[in-house]
Amino acid sequence: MQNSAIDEPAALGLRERKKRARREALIDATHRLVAEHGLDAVTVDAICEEAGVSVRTFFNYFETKDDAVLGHTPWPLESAAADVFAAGGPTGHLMLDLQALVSSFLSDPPIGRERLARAIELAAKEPRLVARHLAWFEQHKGQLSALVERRLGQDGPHSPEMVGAVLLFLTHATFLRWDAAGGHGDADEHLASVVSELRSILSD
Amino acid sequence: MQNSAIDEPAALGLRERKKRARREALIDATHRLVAEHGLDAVTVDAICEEAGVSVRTFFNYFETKDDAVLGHTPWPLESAAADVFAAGGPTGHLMLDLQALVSSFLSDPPIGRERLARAIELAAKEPRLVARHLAWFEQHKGQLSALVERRLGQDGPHSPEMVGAVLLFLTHATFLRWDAAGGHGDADEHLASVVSELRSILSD
DNA sequence: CAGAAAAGTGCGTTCACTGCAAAGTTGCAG
DNA sequence: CTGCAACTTTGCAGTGAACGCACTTTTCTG
Repeated sequence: MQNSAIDEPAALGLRERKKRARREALIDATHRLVAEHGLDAVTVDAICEEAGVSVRTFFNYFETKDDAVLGHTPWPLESAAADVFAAGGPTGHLMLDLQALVSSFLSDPPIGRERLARAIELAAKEPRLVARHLAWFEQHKGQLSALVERRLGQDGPHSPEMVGAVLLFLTHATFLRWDAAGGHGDADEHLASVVSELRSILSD
Repeated sequence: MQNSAIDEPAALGLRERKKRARREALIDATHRLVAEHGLDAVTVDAICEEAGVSVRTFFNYFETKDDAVLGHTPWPLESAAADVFAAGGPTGHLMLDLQALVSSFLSDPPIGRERLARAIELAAKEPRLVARHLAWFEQHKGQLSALVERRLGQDGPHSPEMVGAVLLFLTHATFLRWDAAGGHGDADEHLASVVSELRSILSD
């Protein structure tokens, strides 16, 4: 409502800008209240009052209350990076390209860094949120497997599902490690350390 | 109510036997109805009527409706196998012992094979159930990490969380593969194939 | 068989979430 | 700048999950 102009280049219409501002306002309101009272003590009604929006509208933006904390948004899987991966790039080595893909996911988060950090902080205290986050991941596993299959075909040595699962695992583990490190630094380093630790465990 | 005598050696009291019979009756009733009408079209009321039990009782057995489909029960983590693992056994090689542990989980399912198979079958059609199952896994991740830490200490080369995550991954992946194979055969073979495929992906 | 412990049940309540149709906004063409 | 089409927001009424509580029934123990 107030300073949305500094966020977006205004290349988008008023409608779209308002929509985003509202989504963010709802996420912020949810974060404020949940941080203060805890997830279960906060009703959707309260969130909507805080954000100045009707309850019905809330559910036009998020499927569940938990999603508002996590800022869940449709998965940006139609990215350029995904196409590159499907086409066999960027390096041609499966494992390296998987890492590039994970890296692209992590470097382009669906909500801003600070909001993301706050969401993780809250999730650490509310196990249900972690579960929901995982469930959201899982929902897109099909798409992920399909992406992998676009690259490998279904007759290769690896099953697309397994590769997809690895992709998910790496993304999640790196994500956690990045957060454990205080949310600083590049996701890539953490990813590399996750991969090497995984290798080391498997060959022990 | 009817043939519970053949299931249990009656070493347990009547109370315990009835409890188990009821839990199973509830799971079966849920399976029947959900298979026929779909998860969302089945109310807890309907399940309870089918099973001849009050709604309030239903929620004494399961936290949520979804849990009744999945037959979720407290995690049997206090098993002998867990203790052996924590003590550094059975072989002393981390990866082999992890596999032994996964194997012990899988060979001692919390509900009977047929019920389990039916649960998976339903879960394949109802994404929410997969999500819930994962969430349930996740809930026990802390315990799992603690178990790993009992064995490794917190100053080893591997973080207990990562090893715990691997444990979860293997269990889940093997589980799916076992089911994909029609629920036949030994879990161990599937586990071995999962591990080897994982290694192969990581070193590609 | 009596009293303790545990399990089952009925009732009332809260609250997440949905469908629908009316009212308000924004985009666009003339 | 006007009016229509497309999109959004909102109120309302309803469904159903899940929980707390007090009460009855069942099982266990001595």
